[in-house]
Amino acid sequence: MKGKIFIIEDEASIVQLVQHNLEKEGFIVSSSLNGNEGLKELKKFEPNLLLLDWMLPDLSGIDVCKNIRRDSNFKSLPIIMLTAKGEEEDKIKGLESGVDDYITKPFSFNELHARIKAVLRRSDPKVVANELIYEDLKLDRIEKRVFRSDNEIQLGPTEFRLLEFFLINPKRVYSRDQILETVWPNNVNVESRTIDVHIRRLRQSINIEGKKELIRTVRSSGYSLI
Amino acid sequence: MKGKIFIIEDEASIVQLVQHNLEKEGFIVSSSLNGNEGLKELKKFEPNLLLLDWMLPDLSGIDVCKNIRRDSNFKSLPIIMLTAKGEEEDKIKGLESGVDDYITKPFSFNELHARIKAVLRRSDPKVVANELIYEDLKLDRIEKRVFRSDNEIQLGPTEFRLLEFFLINPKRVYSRDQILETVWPNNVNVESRTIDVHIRRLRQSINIEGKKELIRTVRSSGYSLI
DNA sequence: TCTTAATGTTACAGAAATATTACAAATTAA
DNA sequence: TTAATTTGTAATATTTCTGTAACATTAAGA
Repeated sequence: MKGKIFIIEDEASIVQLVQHNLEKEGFIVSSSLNGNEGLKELKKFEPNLLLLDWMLPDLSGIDVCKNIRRDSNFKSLPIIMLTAKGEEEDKIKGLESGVDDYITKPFSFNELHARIKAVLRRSDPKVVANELIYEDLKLDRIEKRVFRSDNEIQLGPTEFRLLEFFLINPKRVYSRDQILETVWPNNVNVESRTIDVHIRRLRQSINIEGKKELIRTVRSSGYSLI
Repeated sequence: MKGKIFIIEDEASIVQLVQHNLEKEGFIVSSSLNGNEGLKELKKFEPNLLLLDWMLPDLSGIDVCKNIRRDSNFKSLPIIMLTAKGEEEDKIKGLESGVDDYITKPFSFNELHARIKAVLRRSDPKVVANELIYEDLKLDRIEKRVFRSDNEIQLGPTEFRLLEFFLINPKRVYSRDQILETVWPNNVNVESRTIDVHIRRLRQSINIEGKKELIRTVRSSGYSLI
């Protein structure tokens, strides 16, 4: 799935054309013909990108935009604004109010598609920034959450640190001593076998629904993340 | 004007490169090669964002960071930390001491630029927005009112500031120390356990009519708004 | 195959962290 | 000033986590 796109645009012909073409490209698309309703539906739909007409019957594009940026669930939702020729003034206002890109009507679908790809690509890195990812395993250091294939996994503090440690250098094998030194607070004395128990707990937590084992035992050496 | 950016970094070549590119992008940039002086100049300059090297000749990045977060004029200044490869340990500390994002040297300017935009956009609402919204929770900073699903909720001053703080960066986990530093007036000494009690009061107030819990306890780390 | 060392598994008691409650002091409103 | 509200803390209850020991299983060489 390439992503979900929401369209707010009052010209039905444009909506139809764009929606059809985007769906053909593999996007999931939903749309609304006016601002107020659009805002509500959009928040239910949770798109990855919004195509927003600047001249709507009820709300102005700016109002829609501001509303979205105020809502913390959507404040980083990429927005491409659709503007009629000659609305240069508005373009500037648009960019100032947090729009990511704009395109002037009439536009070709190819042009729009290119912009969408660019904006989606640009907006990607911010998602990655604080996340450690390995295969279908994701650990968010800021939110302190762990996911396996998008299912959230509950970990105790030690298991969290342990997994964080493995994720920094996947595939690398660490001895029990190395693990102890890094994962446990300094000056703490714990039995080396204690690590085995925590490894077991971590394994149990992240090996959900029969997914493949992610922690490898290297006999006489230690453990590694696959 | 896109914004003002201050750089504290001791490698002159990096400063020069980044400063030049940022200025070309339309930012106003100023910089310093060491921590102590940097702190002074920064406070005069009043930037919208700080790029902070983690290994400085005089002060550590953590010290600079703490100093900034203690100063009520700058405690919400977004900070992106520049770290050398392999300083993973420090990254963790950095994120815990209130840094917004980090980037590992060497980095491309495009990468940095993307991070800057993301952080600036994320941090934008906290300066401007009168209303902070998260799911069915709404806090009006001007009218000092809080609503859950359109029902007004009465909060004491401390609970109000606490909720406001959480709403600025929902989902992010904050330690008790970070909460204390930001939510309580400077130089006030309160027991760290006191926060638990205020969390309890806040929870009790906003969890109306059996709606779902909105404050998450992250054992050994702190609390977050879901 | 047998032996042995290494690792896996389990259960549990204490420890640590957090939740809850009550109350007195401090602050604010009336 | 009195009454009402808000705050911080300490004491207690509850929950969750940790480390260890005891026993089970596995792998690899003799």
